[in-house]
Amino acid sequence: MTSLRDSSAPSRLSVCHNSKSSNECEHCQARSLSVCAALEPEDLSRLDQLARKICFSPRQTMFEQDEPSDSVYNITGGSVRLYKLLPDGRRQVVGFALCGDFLGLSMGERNVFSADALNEVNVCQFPRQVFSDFVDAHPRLLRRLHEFASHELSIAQEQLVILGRRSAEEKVAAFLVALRDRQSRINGSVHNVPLPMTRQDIGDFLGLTVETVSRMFTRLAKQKLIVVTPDGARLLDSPKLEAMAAA
Amino acid sequence: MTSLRDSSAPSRLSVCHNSKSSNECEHCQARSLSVCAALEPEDLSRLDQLARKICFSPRQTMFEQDEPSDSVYNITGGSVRLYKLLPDGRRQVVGFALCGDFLGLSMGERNVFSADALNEVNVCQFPRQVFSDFVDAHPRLLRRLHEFASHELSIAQEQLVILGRRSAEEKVAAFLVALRDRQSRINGSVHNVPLPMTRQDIGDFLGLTVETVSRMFTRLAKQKLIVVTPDGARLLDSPKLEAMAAA
DNA sequence: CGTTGGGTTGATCGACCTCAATAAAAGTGG
DNA sequence: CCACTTTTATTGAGGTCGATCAACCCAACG
Repeated sequence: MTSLRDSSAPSRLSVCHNSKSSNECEHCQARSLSVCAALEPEDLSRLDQLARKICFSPRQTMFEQDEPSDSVYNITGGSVRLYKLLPDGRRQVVGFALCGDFLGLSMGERNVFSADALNEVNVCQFPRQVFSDFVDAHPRLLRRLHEFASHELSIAQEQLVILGRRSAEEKVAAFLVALRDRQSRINGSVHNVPLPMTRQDIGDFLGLTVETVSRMFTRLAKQKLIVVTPDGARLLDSPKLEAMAAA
Repeated sequence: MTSLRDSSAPSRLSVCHNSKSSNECEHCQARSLSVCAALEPEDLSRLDQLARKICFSPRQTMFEQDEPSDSVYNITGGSVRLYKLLPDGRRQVVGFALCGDFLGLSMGERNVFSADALNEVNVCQFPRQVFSDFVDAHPRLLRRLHEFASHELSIAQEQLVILGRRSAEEKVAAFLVALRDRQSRINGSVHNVPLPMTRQDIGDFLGLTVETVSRMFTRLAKQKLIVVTPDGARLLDSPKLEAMAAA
């Protein structure tokens, strides 16, 4: 089991290029995808003033399980792994957050999982209480958050099916297809799926070991269903992969 | 794989004892546990007028996956299994709904899973659109629904850990402990955990076969951690079981 | 260079599945 | 009430998929 705790990075926040504090939401590629889409321009501008645009570097921890959750985050770029650690060191990755995703849906007192940046991650950070008050004043935003939570719940239940009832090969196929679908919501249709996470991360997400994940990648490659690239995978035969993943 | 589709029961709804249409919410044992708790007496009374109090008999299907979701439900008594079917007949139980639970959190167009009554189940049924309109007029109820959805999401993520990272024995121990905790929220502290679902249901929930579930029950019994009763299990050594289940 | 972290591949092992038999329980009709 | 079927639960024997253990490769980096 890898340690995952980065011994460096005592300072959690590092501003990358926080050029102007003015409303950049207009140019934000995450806007239409994220919770912000529920807001009219004037409210969006108000929300924008509450946001700290910050940036996490690769392998940096955004927050940790069981810590008080002082902030919520709207991801405007990059990928994040979300995971739970067990007392014995076992780890379960509960999901990967991409551009447009919102962290802090539950708005509970404490984080129920930890989050690490996988690559350079840009976020709008909001103090939890400030955001909560803003939500109370904007029922449409609350509705949108509820839709997001419901959607997350569906995703999690799909993942239950994958973890509970599928073979290693099917798990990996389902993982690739699902990630491609999420990517295509952001970038438009893609065949080349970037995989910013390690095999270990994928294994901890799918309930498999690194070795098995690696074997399944090569097995899918031998069947000409994918090509493994240094930073991801190209899906050659989506129909067959989807059939494997079929829910 | 059992068929699960009950050939009988073409009529979905059977009223059990719909005595008075007046507000019985005051005596409802689910009230403080369920979404209703968000409402003031006058609003509660309004909501009550929108409810159809109906009853499902054991093994009756409440609704099916992919069907248009015309209704949402507040469970006031009994237990329900929620599950997804795969094309090849495999089944994943995504959860069990108990007294106080709400079905229809996502309020999407179609059901994302099927639901069967395990025993006699009492519900308040609401037309989806009517309920949705009521929610729009009562942000506090929306907030409560969001809390429920967030809680469900946490439960699902805990289940991901159980499915992904735990042995058969740990899975069954975790299942029993979790069910006891949920029961005790309803009834107060209990050691005798009723199990209205079959071993098959438990297996389909935990990603195990019936045989393995059965073996784990007898193994836990041999370790004097539980006693298997005809309609459930008595937890003899909660601390040890909780240690097994420890997240 | 040596070191370190991530990835792949092979050999072996074991937890859980599969298949099969039996038992117990619950419904069904006479 | 008793035969009869059907469903559910338990137990055993054997097989398999994925875990474990181990070696090796490769790229990044000091």
